[in-house]
Amino acid sequence: MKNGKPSRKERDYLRHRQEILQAALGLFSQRGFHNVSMHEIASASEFAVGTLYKFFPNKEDLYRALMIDMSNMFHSSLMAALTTSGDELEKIRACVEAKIKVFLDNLDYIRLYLAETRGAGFNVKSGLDTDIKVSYEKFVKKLARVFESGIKKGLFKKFDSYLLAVALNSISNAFLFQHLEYPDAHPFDADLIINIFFHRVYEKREMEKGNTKTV
Amino acid sequence: MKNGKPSRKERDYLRHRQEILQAALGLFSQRGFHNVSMHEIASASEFAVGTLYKFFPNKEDLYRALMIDMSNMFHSSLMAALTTSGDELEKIRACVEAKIKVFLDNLDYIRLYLAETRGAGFNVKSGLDTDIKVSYEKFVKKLARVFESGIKKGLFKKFDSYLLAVALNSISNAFLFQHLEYPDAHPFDADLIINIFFHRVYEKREMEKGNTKTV
DNA sequence: TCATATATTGAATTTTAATTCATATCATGA
DNA sequence: TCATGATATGAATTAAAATTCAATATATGA
Repeated sequence: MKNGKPSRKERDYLRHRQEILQAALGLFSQRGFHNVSMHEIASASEFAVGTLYKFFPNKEDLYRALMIDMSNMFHSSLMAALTTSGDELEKIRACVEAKIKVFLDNLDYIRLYLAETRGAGFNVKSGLDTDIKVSYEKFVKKLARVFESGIKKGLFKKFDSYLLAVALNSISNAFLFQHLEYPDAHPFDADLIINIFFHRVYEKREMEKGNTKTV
Repeated sequence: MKNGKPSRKERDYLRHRQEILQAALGLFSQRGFHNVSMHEIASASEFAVGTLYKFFPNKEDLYRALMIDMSNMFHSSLMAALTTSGDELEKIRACVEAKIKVFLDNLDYIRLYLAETRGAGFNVKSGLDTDIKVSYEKFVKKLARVFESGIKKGLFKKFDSYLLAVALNSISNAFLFQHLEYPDAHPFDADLIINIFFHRVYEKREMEKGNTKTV
């Protein structure tokens, strides 16, 4: 490395590592941690089994590395979106949009990611749940703070801000998962999520519209 | 069996089977299918490994039996709740209440159930996802029909009724899961879920209240 | 070109857990 | 009480994968 640019060797190393992770991702996301063998990962990545062990000390660590990469990618996108300029509703909209985008761009990741964040995360003995859940928690809390400040401004109704964050998250995850399983069945987008979620939670808009009858 | 009452033998058999399933449930729900061995299930249930194989042809089938039991129990509760007399909102409220109750009464089940319905369900090679997801689908569709009829009556806003069902479900699951992980952090109940979800989706109530300022 | 270091290989080993089955125990009723 | 069939047992077997490591190939630079 020599402080500046990485050497060719280093680039190769990193690229190979990445190739292994990509191959593993494809397999894991299709069949899950326990139904994929190191030999399969080896042949999918066009390395020998032994080589995998030069990059990762064992299968769990390989999986963990994969999940942590992904988790970082996801969360930096979402966190960034929450820092968008604009009022609370705009931040939240940006966040939902970012999530949809990053999900659709990384379909393979999603099953695994959802399995680890929404489900029980039984795959890896320890550490992973912790790591990923911690950063997931951070995100939810940041989202909750946005709700909180929206509530203070009288923009949103007074619900527990953390639960609002959980709720919004769960709806968008559910729709995205739905889309993942049955891509053509029920089209959705950020607006739909925002509409279902906010109409009536978003107090200001209520007031602007007054009591227009919509039946 | 002799058509009427089951013999003692049969009762014993069923009881033993149930004991095995209970022991397995405790372990699976804590560590997941792949991190629990038949020997552990054997000693937890106070039988020998060989005996387990008298009751279930193999580990997968044991798990499958467990999950199908649970799934039936859950779904019969929820389906029943949706058949409550009353208008659409009442049916839905009854359903959310039933879900909370059945979840809280079966905490062990939940992790597994959520893992199979919400997550990716990588545990069992085939069959299970199908079975459980099919009955989950049936439930969601029934819930969707309730939304649909509420929409027709002008009781709810015009959103895709299936997605509304998915959304409501995902919120209640998320809150319940939250509760499961951190029991004391954020108390919730059916009312809260209904409120977050319906205020503004539930058009009628809006009209009743008019444009009362709530800020 | 050659010596040395570095990276890759995959057959062999080890580990782990599922499954089997000959043997032992128990319950029933003749 | 004993014979018989039904149940239960757990050591032994088998199967599947993870992991190791001596041997091989490849790259580097003197």
